[in-house]
Amino acid sequence: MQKEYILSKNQKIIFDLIDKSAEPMKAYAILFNVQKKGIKAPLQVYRALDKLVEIGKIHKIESRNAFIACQNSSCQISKATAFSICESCEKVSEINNSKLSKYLSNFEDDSGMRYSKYNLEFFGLCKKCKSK
Amino acid sequence: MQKEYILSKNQKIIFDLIDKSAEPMKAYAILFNVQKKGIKAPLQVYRALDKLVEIGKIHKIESRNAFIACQNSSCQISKATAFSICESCEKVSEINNSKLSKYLSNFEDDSGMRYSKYNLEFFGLCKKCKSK
DNA sequence: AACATTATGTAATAATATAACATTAACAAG
DNA sequence: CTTGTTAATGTTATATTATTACATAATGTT
Ligand SMILES: [Zn+2]
Ligand SMILES: [Zn+2]
Ligand SMILES: [Zn+2]
Ligand SMILES: [Zn+2]
Repeated sequence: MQKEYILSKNQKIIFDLIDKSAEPMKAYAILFNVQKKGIKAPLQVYRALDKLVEIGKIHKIESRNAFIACQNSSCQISKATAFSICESCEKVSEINNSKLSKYLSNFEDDSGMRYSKYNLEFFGLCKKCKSK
Repeated sequence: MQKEYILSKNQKIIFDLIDKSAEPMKAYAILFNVQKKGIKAPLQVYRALDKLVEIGKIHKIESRNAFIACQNSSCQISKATAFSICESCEKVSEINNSKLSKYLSNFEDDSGMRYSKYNLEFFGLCKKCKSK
């Protein structure tokens, strides 16, 4: 389970916006949306985003430079993330598959490196887009 | 095996630079390095990078906005990539593990989406940094 | 030669992210 | 309740990453 964490004012404003959004949101789209609430500068957005990522409430989709709310209440605080991304409509979903996460969390290669964290992004066409 | 592909002048200059580099290179570091060879503008770099990524000679490390040469001659042309990244010294290696790539290439979740491509980035401490 | 495709050159600008510094809020210890 | 500490905020400026738009040249095909 995710640890409860009391969000600050800016963090809450920005989390609520991302959480309500159907798609991943970009930092400057967020900024534009929250300007009426008094958040005026990029840095205010990025600071809240950093914190929200750190505590696992949101994740960054690296290939898109965009952020989505964690859709997975049992997510290991941003340490192990997997997403499916439709290359046509850009729909993104967080993958919650215990076999996959177990497999990746236990993965070891021959480098002797032990991994404390991973991020996986799958690309393809979603059902809707495939049938077009 | 990777299909042979004749690189253009700019593509070759930029590929050679990345290929010789021990670490992933960022676009503007590349630009700085190739200015003496007549490549003056960011766009010239980005165009070459795009093509090199497309044909699988290099890969983008999304979490770092940086590029490395493919270290894996049997790599499925950028469709299936996995990397290990040391969070201390930033050393990056391409993982070449057939079990892993088979597992991920065949992965299906319950969304009905079939994936044509993936990118996986593992994070941790490399041997050297762990022993410090 | 005519056409299509790919690559290049150049300037301007857009989009993403951080540095530096000053101030304020929240919280715990004494 | 006040002192010290940490986390969060506000603000300006700037750094970094990436693309648009348009013109030209090289390459490959029929
Ligand atoms: Zn999650
Ligand atoms: Zn789709
Ligand atoms: Zn490769
Ligand atoms: Zn290291």
